Amino acid sequence: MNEANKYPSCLTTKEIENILKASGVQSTAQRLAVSRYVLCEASHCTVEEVKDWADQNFPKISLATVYNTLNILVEVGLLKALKLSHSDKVIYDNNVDNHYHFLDEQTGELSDISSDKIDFKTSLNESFKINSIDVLIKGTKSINKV
Amino acid sequence: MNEANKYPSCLTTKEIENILKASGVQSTAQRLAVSRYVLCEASHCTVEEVKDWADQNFPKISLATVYNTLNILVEVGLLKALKLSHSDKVIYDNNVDNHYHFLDEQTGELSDISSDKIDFKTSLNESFKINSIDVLIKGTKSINKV
DNA sequence: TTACCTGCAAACTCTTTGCACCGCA
DNA sequence: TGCGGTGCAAAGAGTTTGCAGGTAA
Repeated sequence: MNEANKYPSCLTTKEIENILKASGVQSTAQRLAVSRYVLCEASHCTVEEVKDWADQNFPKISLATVYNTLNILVEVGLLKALKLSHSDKVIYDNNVDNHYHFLDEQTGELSDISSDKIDFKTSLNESFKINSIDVLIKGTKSINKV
Repeated sequence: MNEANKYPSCLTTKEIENILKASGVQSTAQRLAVSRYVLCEASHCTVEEVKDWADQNFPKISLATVYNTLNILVEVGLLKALKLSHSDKVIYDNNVDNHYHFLDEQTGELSDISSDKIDFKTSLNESFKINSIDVLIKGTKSINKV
């Protein structure tokens, strides 16, 4: 996590390239760099963070290309775009499985909560057909436990 | 509990004035008009809707005053400001009790879900201190039942 | 009278778009 | 060569702010 400015070790450039190709996304140097960062290194990042990282780790990229790339990754299902109530910025989540979120209101840190950590029983009547459920738990996380 | 914040639509100007006064908000003609609309008539409205309503029902009000008034009502706890993932606009909710929301993705209609309709068990460890929980259920509501 | 509210327009933030240029298939 | 990706700047949406003038206590 402190290595944030380095290329992540989880996936090679070649692997990222294959992932993009499998999703029908044409590879370019900019897209590879952005994808590698958001898919491996950053779990919940904003456009601004991607741009800042890219400015330090990539020869040249425009903000429009960052937006464009992230939007494409969302479209093909490699990322989820979150709009949470505490911020006006979109947060990109590389966990595309069904899960919930916890926001530490003191630090601003956002963490994933596995969907099996919440037991959810609704007694809505049958006229409600549920497609998805967004849950954001706000609070604080004490220091003694990660 | 649902009755606590459900101002009857017959609420008089005088009553609104008293509510504002009780919250330490100075009454003006604009504030009374906006407050009456959002506290009585509209359950989930946007700034735009308030402005449109006011333009038709009030001699003159600026957009800035609408924003200002709604922000004040949120500050004093008479309204809740919601930012939901399907829209960039803030939605003002006159139900300030703890409750959840259901979004009909076909109609865009937002409805309240009483907190007792959802049984919520989290098995987060003790390092998580929960202050509040936002829940947005997305789906569709069938027509045969309101 | 004094403090505060209002209206207007400009500013601000985040995101998208239009367009010329460039690179890769 | 041609399609489409990139960069830049401008535009756009939603919201806030600065300020001059007006209004209520």
